[in-house]
Amino acid sequence: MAQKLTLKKIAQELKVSISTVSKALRDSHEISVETRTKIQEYAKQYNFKPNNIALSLKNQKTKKIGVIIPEIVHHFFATVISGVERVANEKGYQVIICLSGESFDKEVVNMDMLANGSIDGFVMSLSKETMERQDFHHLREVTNQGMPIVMFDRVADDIACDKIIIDDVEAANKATDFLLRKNRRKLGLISTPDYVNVGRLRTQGFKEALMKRGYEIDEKAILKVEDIENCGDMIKEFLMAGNYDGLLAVNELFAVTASKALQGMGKKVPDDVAIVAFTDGMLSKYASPTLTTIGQQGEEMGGLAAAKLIQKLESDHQEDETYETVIVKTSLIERESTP
Amino acid sequence: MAQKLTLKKIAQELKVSISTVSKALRDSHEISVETRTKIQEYAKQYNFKPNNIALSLKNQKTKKIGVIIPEIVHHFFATVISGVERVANEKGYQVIICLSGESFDKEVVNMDMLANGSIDGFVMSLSKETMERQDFHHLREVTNQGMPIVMFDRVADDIACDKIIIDDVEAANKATDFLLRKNRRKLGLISTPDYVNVGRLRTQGFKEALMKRGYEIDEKAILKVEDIENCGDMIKEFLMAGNYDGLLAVNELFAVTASKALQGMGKKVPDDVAIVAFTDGMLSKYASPTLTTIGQQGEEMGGLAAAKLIQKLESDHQEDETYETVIVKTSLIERESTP
DNA sequence: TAATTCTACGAAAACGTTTTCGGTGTTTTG
DNA sequence: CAAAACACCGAAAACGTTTTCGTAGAATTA
Repeated sequence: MAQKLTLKKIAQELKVSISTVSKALRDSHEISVETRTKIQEYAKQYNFKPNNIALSLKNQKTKKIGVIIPEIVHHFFATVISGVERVANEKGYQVIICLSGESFDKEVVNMDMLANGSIDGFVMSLSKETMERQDFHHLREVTNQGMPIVMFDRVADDIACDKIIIDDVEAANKATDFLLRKNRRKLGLISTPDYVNVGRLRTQGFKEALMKRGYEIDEKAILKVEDIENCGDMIKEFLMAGNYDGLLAVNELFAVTASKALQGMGKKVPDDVAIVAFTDGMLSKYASPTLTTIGQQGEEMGGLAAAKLIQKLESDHQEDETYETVIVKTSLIERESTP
Repeated sequence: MAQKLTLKKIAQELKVSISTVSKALRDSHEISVETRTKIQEYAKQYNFKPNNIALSLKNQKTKKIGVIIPEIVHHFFATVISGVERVANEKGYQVIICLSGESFDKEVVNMDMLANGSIDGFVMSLSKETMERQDFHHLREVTNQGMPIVMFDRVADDIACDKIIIDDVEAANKATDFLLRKNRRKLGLISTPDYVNVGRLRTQGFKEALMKRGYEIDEKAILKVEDIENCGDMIKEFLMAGNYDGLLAVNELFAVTASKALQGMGKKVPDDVAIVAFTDGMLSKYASPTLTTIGQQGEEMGGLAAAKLIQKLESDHQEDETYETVIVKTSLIERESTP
């Protein structure tokens, strides 16, 4: 129960001043070698470590970065965190995580809490509700105070900050093209509502690929799943209605749900229906059949976001009021769900 | 770029003292109604929020809890975090997450960093390496300083702290019994090395169930997978060697890998081989066939751990030097992998 | 009117650091 | 031998709060 050691206690114990202790521990030549070693040995023996809070207050920086994401039980977000954490730790930063749970209010509250001195900057991905409302006042408030934000994946276009995204349009384009090259002609898309920007962009890419090749776009071949919890019935219905031979899904959950539904309907994947999914997670690797996916590079995005933020934090502030949008390359990983 | 507002700036602006501002904002009757409202209105207009770091230093508490886990890209740990975060937020706490990456050194470094004032207490699950070494000096150091720890899942028996676990022995026992009741007689177990306590305990439960019914234990029917990265070959080999009609796996990854291997060998799940897995995650729900599992209640464990820790933090300290081990009930969730 | 109580506010300490500045006493320089 | 340089250390400010205590003047009481 030995209470935490402080400079003051060491000073009292060794009958010197606090400043002497501080200087000695930082190996200042202002202090005689004798006193220095005496103090250093004492500190080592009793395992002195300077108090982080005091340092934060003094230095006006916390060496912590705040991460706000919608959920952590999504593999993609978990990989992002993993990347953020890795880079942050390398550079001596720690990571505070808050979950918005896809709720606007919780996002605002969490940002407010963290912004009051707890962290030096944000890495974040917006909640669905925030995207739907298009209300970004909390982001503005933070940037106005000079606190940097790096957004990833679900970003707000008109907020001045660095962004890390994948080229969703292009990726969906490539994936669709891939299906067409496999001689699939009746393609279906399982997406999210348009206010989720990745859903919108991937839908756009899907359409562009079809148009480029001169195919007509059938809006009925595009399903927008609102409620992810019980998407099963919607997807089944959708698949019954159209006789697709190729499917693109904006996440692996939709894809595997569709795959199982199809197999339940007596169709073969990939022989009857080929499937490509976004998000290369656990499900894609272990579903039956395994899924061809577009890797979202969560780890890489997280790492880039953290690196960008820390660079901003450690540059001599504000003189580089220039913001960058990094587009992470995606790659198509072929597995069993495509021929 | 309006710099962060402080009490001092408000005081200067309104030509009063800092203490007056502080008191006014806390609605002290020491300050005249007139001055009070003037200050409050000013603070509201310019959106004043007290600096967390300063408060932490003053109050000697941070209202933050540190979570150290091996990985975040494991569904179980992600659910635990989710639970911790939920309860913590409800009680006005924030969550700092550090990943040990299954490394002892990283676990120690992270704990040291967090313990120096950054947080009020720990929620953690040990890294594999720590379990293997049985070196817990970093935990002792922390508890000696009076900082509480709540451990979950992978715990160290001889550290004095609260623990949240599931009864692994009993759960494995039940699962094995379940397979036996389904008339499976040649059972195999896919586990981890014994230094991972959950692996050891589940193995024990498996054996006990067999012995209770008078079956012999064939050590060759127990596979201990060391390297999770490429467990595929080991599992396949194991399955070829023994002609099992029932399998228990200590996590869903092993289970789904085994399931796929079996199907590759022309065997039917569950008709030829029934499978039960620990960890009720994504894979179990979406594999083909879906897996019968023992739910590990990650959310619940996380929530309990956070609640316990906060209770300890807010009780009038140290007088209750009594530690509790909570055993969370598990439940068997029947799906397609068992008849 | 004198003594007392209130009202309303400010000064200062405290939390644990780092750092600037100043001040001893000793040694070197001219 | 006086002046300058140096070695060594402590006081104090600063970071942003909260809180205890002190106190001036006004209002109340006796």
